[in-house]
Amino acid sequence: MPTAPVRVLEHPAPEEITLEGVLHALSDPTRLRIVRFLWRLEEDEGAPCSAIELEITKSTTTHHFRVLREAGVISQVYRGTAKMNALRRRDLGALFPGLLDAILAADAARHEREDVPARSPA
Amino acid sequence: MPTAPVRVLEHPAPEEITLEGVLHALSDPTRLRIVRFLWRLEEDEGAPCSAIELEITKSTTTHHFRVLREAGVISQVYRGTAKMNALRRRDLGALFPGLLDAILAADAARHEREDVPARSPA
DNA sequence: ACACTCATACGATAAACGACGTACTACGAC
DNA sequence: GTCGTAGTACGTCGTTTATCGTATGAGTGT
Repeated sequence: MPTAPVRVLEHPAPEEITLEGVLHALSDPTRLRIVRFLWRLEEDEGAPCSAIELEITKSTTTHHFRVLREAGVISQVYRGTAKMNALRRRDLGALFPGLLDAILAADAARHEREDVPARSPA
Repeated sequence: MPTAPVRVLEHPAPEEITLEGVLHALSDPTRLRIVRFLWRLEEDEGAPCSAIELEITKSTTTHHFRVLREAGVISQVYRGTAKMNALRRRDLGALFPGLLDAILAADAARHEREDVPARSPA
């Protein structure tokens, strides 16, 4: 077998992760949705790409997951035929403490405002 | 003078500010630098565009300030011949609590790591 | 071997972006 | 008025981006 295809994905080391890169990765609605989904999972738990329903084609989905991985936001490992995706909580937390929490809390608050049209308090 | 040019800039209302828009606006190094500069000023204090030294031309500077304004990150008001820029702390704080702080804290931490090359701890 | 599923690779395309230069407007000072 | 300064508008150029379609590979089950 000539140079067997490496089934290990390239991930940026923590010191290669940039704030701008992370912000850019999260500035796309589709990617923010992916991250929001992964955020709800348990620590170190992962999900295959197909676990998230997106109104885009598979190739575009692959593209977005790749952007997230190359920005250092998620990790991807092959597990059988699927590829498990997980947030890099530990690395991001060490590099940018509170950043992910603030962004996803802001995102959650936004969705509350939008999803619940006009619920008067009590 | 037919239809005098309006010297008031358009700003998005708070409900028009999107998280993605803010993240995208902050995902550019130049714009992040601008925001970092404005962040150090006092509450509601502003600075003209020319107060920040950037290695780009004036037209590009105008472009970046406009992106920040249209994303709802800064406010711009004419004051004589200059245009004062200020962070929209209140609006952003109400919409996305802690977001700006987390981003700028992350940015500050990053700069500390980079600016101090190899200071061994004690 | 075969089919099926999950995901990738490659190529194309249209849109957005960052940077620039030049020409212009608005304001204040002289 | 004239001049300088601060910033805008517009057009351009090259790069990146988001999307797609089609073809392909890697793994699992029959």
